[in-house]
Amino acid sequence: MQSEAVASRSADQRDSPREPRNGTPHLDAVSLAIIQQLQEDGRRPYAAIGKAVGLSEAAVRQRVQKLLDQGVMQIVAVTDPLTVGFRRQAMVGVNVEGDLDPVAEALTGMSEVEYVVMTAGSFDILAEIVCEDDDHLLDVINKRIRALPGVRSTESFVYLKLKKQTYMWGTR
Amino acid sequence: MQSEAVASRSADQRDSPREPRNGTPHLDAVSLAIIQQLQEDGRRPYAAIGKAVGLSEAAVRQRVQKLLDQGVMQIVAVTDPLTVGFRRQAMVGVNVEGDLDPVAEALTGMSEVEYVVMTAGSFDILAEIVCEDDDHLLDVINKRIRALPGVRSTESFVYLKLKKQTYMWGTR
DNA sequence: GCTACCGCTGCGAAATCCGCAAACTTGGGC
DNA sequence: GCCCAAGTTTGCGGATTTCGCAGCGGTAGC
Repeated sequence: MQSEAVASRSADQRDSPREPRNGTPHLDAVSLAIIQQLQEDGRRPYAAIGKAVGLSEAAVRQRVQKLLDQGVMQIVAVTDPLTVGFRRQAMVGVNVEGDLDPVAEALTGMSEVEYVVMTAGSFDILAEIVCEDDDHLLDVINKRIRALPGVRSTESFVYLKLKKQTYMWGTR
Repeated sequence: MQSEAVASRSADQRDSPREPRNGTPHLDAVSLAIIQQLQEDGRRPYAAIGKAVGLSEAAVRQRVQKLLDQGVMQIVAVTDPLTVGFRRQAMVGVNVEGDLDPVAEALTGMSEVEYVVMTAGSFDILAEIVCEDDDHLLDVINKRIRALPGVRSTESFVYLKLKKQTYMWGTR
């Protein structure tokens, strides 16, 4: 669970007819509004959310539970890693020879890798790395990522200062 | 609040002697363990957290409240934007002429910009953009970001597939 | 019309959250 | 060594929230 993308949590509902395998599980305006409420405060009581979106407490509770089960959203604590003792972060752009998937999977399996996305542009994959110090960062990039079969080249961007980090899409 | 980095929320405690302006507000092992619990489930009851970390319910509650007030952590719902109707995302690398700060501030102020970080490497700033469609994305990059004074050049990486997104640092 | 399914509501019981006062710990100052 | 002050933790009672469940209404299929 912890090494999986947010959009694919529960395996049991995977091939249910309601989820068309590639598309959106159809979120109506009310569910969006619920998500928006929880993006402002993940611990807001169901009754308060219900009042805001025009639904009863029990209905909100059921919809939230379904959103969590479907993996559409997670309710979690987020921190600035620099504050929590991880002193080196970097974005790594990766160029791959051949199929991207094995490389992306390998990156996904590394605990220091926080974020993996396949992209169009001069990098094939972008990966965000969170490390404790320079040695650790060097080890991950130089010894583990660049050693992966299929990796043609990498380019690193060491983080100097995090300026913004929000989870507010839908709020505009 | 929504356009501010996670590490600088409450203004009232800003220049308290305990926070040395640039450093970590000293998180001990117990607070780390609490954060870790809430990274697994942001709605976990205080009593359960207390049992896990060896503290009373009330003590956990106070520490969580302090962590939130200090801006060390946030408890929020996170989603895969693609699931919630934002169909185009991109990472934009920016090169700046002169001072980075004004550009970073301008980016921070844009609601479509989700994430801003200053970096060392061939980009000065990395910014993640969340948009509804291609037109919207083009507008943000071409008309708004590239028009900022000081921006020398940009390079875009359109997201094709999000493979991993976790908030589990500390869990290893 | 009937049935099965799905989501919403209302409600009572159980669990959780919250505020507060007392006890405990820590770190000086003298 | 003693004592004070500040910061934490604990325990507890009351308010609030969560939880499970039965009932109701709408909809699709037959």
